[in-house]
Amino acid sequence: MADKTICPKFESALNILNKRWTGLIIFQLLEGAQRFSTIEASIGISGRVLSERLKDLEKQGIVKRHVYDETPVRIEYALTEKGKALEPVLESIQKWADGWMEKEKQSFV
Amino acid sequence: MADKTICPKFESALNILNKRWTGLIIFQLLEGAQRFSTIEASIGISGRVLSERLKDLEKQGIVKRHVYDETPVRIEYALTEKGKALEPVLESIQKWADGWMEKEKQSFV
DNA sequence: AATATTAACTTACTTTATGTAACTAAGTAT
DNA sequence: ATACTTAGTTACATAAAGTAAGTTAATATT
Repeated sequence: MADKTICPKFESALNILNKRWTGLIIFQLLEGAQRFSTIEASIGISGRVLSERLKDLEKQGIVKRHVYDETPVRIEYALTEKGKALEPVLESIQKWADGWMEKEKQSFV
Repeated sequence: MADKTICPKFESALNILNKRWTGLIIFQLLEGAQRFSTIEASIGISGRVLSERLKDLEKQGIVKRHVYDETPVRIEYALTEKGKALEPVLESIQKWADGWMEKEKQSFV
């Protein structure tokens, strides 16, 4: 219901980062490959949604899933090149946050 | 339930951009002040949520609301300095999208 | 005078997304 | 045979977003 003149690639990109938790997941993985439970604990996401997000990100070619047949099984998630290419985006967010976010805790109600 | 070592400002910033529609609203306003119905139509957001988002963004000091007492009343929403400072963020997303998003329509199911 | 128009919302209700907690599967170790 | 560990999945509850109709205020039209 709109004659959007917005670049569809841009919109798609926003639709990825838009989703809750996606930014933090990628931020974590920028430090290197990590396993499910580590990501889960470090950003406080629920397993249900993390599972969902990782599948989405894999489908988008942003994350790659590696299975190590140890015992118990070890599975690591790592950024692809496409995923690593998001680092400047997160950096620019960090820069903005440093410059403009106050320290007072606001809860965005 | 996590010992997050993540910068709280960064997290707060992500929590803003994380929310559905926020990125597109700011993108629209980067072109200049716009009224409610214009934003609504241009990005395809529902009035209910747009109203909610604009209030949030105003509370965050990212958007300013200007009332022009014409008839019918004209109200314009414009970015503050803090809001305009998000331009590099959106630019970096655009850059990533140009370099890495395929044209095939994927629906992120 | 009564009705209609317009912008900017709001309200009530439905659908979708996320949170919570318990459960499953595979591969050992006890 | 039972227990332990990781990586999930399932069923159910709550929160967020979508939809469509209604509200308010200031005219403009009939």
